[in-house]
Amino acid sequence: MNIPSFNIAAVERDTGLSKDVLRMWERRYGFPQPDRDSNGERCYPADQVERLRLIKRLMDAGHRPGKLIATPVEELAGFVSRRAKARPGNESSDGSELSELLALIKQHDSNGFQQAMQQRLARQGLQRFVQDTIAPLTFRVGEAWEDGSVEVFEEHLFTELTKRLLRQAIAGLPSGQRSPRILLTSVPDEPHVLGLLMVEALFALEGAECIPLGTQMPLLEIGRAASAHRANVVALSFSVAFPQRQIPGLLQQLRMVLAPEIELWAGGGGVQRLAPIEGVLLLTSFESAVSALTDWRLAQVPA
Amino acid sequence: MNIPSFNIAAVERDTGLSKDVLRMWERRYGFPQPDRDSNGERCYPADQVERLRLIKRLMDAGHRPGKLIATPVEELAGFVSRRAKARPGNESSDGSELSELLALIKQHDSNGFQQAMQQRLARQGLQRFVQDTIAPLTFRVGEAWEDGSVEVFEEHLFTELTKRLLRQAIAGLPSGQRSPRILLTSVPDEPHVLGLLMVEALFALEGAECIPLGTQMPLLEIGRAASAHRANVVALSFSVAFPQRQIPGLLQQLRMVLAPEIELWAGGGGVQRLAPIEGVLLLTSFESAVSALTDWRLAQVPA
DNA sequence: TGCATTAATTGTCTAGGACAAACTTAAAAG
DNA sequence: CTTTTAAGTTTGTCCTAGACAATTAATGCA
Repeated sequence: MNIPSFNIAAVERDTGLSKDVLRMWERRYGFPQPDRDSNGERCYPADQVERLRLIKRLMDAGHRPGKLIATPVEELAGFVSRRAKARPGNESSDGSELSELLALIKQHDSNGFQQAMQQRLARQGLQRFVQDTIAPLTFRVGEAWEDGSVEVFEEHLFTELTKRLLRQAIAGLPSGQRSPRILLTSVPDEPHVLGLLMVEALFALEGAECIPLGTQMPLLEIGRAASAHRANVVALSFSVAFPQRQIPGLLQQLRMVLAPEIELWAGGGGVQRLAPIEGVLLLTSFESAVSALTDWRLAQVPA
Repeated sequence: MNIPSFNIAAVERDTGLSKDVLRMWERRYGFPQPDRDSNGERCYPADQVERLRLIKRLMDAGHRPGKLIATPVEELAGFVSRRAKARPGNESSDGSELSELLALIKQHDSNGFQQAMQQRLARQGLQRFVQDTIAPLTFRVGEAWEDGSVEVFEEHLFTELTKRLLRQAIAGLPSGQRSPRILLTSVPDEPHVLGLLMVEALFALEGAECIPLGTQMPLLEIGRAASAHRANVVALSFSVAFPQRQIPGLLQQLRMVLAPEIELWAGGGGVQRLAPIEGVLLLTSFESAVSALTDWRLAQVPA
C-alpha cells in the first residue's frame, strides 16, 4: 500500500497554506523539502504534509512559523495553545458540564451528544442555550483543536450536529412580516456558519426577520441581495480563524457597496480586537448584538 | 461614492478565478487589464470584476474562455447555457409546479417558499420529496444560475432554506444503533452539501446509521474518521461543478488511505460520466444508491 | 518602566517561461 | 458516410527568483 504523494495544489487544499507560502518556506527555511517528479514538480510525502498541518495548527494558535519550522517534529507536539495555557483549570460548575459534552464528541457518540444538547436546550431555553452552552462549547472545541486534543473530523462532527440543532430550534420560532429585516451572511473566505446561526437565533427571538444567505457571499452580491430583500441591516460574521488584517478593508469595501441607509453590523470572534470603522457597527458580544437591535428600533421611532 | 478597486486576491475570492489564471489571461488575451497602484500591483475596477464573473459563469456552463474573452460585453449576455438550450419547454405537469417554486425564490419570498416546500414534503413523503422535488429543483436552479436568470444570492437563499428543510426532516427520523454505518462527507474543494443531505435522507430512511461530517474533509482526515467511527462505508458527494478530471485521482488516493474492508461510494452530478474505478462504487442515481445499500446488506449475510 | 525607533520576520505580489492535459480539427481507414 | 487516429490549439498549473510592505520583535532612550 504505497502512500501517495501530494502535489502542491493538494497540499494547499489539505493544509490551508498557499502555494506561495509553501514555496517560500522551502526557499527560506529548507522545509518542506518535497521530491520532484519527472516534470520537476513538487511531490510532498505524506509525513511532510502531516507536519505542515501540525505547524499550521500551531500557527493558528499564535506561534510563529520561523520557530515552528526550526523545531524538530518530536518537540512540536509539546507546543500547546497559548489560550489553553492561559486558562488553567477554571472548572466552574458549568465548565465541567461542558467538559462532559466535549467528552461525548471525543467518544464519537453522536446520539449521546445530540440527546445531551437537546436536554440542555429544553432546560435553558434558546437564548441561554446559545449564550451559555453553544458559544462556550464552540470556544472550547476551538481551543481543543488548537492544542491537538480534538481531531479535525471530531470538530466537523460537532459543528454539523450543532448546526442541525440550532437550525431546528430556529425553525420552531415564529416568522413572517417582522422587523428589522436582517440579512445574515459572511464574506467569501469565511466558511464558518455557527456564529451566524447563533446570532440568527438571538435576533429571531427578539422579533427580527432574518434572511439567512449562508456563507461566502461575494461583496457585490451582498449589496444586490440587500437591495432585493429590502434589508435594513446586513450582519456579517467573522470567526477567530479569519485573518484579522483583512477585515477592516473588507468592511470598508462593503460599506461603499451598500446603500447608506442600510446598516452594516459585524460580529464574531474575529472582530473582538478591532479598531472602530466608520459606518460599521462592531458586535463584540451577544449582549451588544441584542442592544444593537434595540437601538435600531429606538432610532426608527422619531423618523 | 467612489467604487473601490479590487486587488488580485479580492478578485480571486469574488470570481473564483485563480491569481495564476487572472495574470495569464491578461498576458494572453489582454483582458482583464487592471490599473496599477503606486506599488505596481494590479487594481481591478469593479466593471472588470463584473465581466470576469460573467465569463466565469458562462465557462461553468461549458463555454470556452478564449471565445468569451474575445466577445464584447453586450453580446456576452446573449450566451446561454447549453443545458438550458437543450431542454426547450418540456413542461411536464410537475415541471410547472417546480417553476412555481422557482418563482417564489426569484420573488425573494422565503416564507412562501418554505411553506410550499413543507406542503410538498407532507404530501409526497421524504423519499419522493427528495427524488421528485429537491433533486430536480436543485437542477433547475443550477440551470437558471448558468443562464443568469437566477442571481447568486438567490441560489444561496434557496440552498440555505432547502438545507434547513432536509435537516429537519432527517432529524425527525429514528436514530440509534443501526447498520451499516455510513460516513458522509466531501473532499476539500467540494463545499456543496445538498447532495449529501439528499442521500443521507434516503439512507436514513432505509435504516442506515449516517455519520454526517459536513463538507471539505482532508483525505487523511477522512481515513481517520472512518476508523474512529468504525464506519462500514464512506460516501462522498461530487457536484456537477466539481472539476471532473480531479475526481478519479482523489478517489484512488482515498481508496489507498482507507482500510480495505471499508467500502467507498461516490455519488452526485460530478460522477455521472466517469469511468469505473477499482474499489470504488459510483452511485449515478438515487436508485443505485439505495440498491448499493441493499447489496451491502446481502453481502454481509453469508459472512 | 514606558515609549519610539530600528531590525528581523513573513506573506503576497510580480514577471515570464515551460509543459501537459483537454479539447478541436483534420486526415485516414473501415 | 461513419468512425478512429493523428496532429494542432487552447488552456491551466507549475516553475524560479526577486521585490516590497506589513507585521512582530528588539533595541535605545527618556
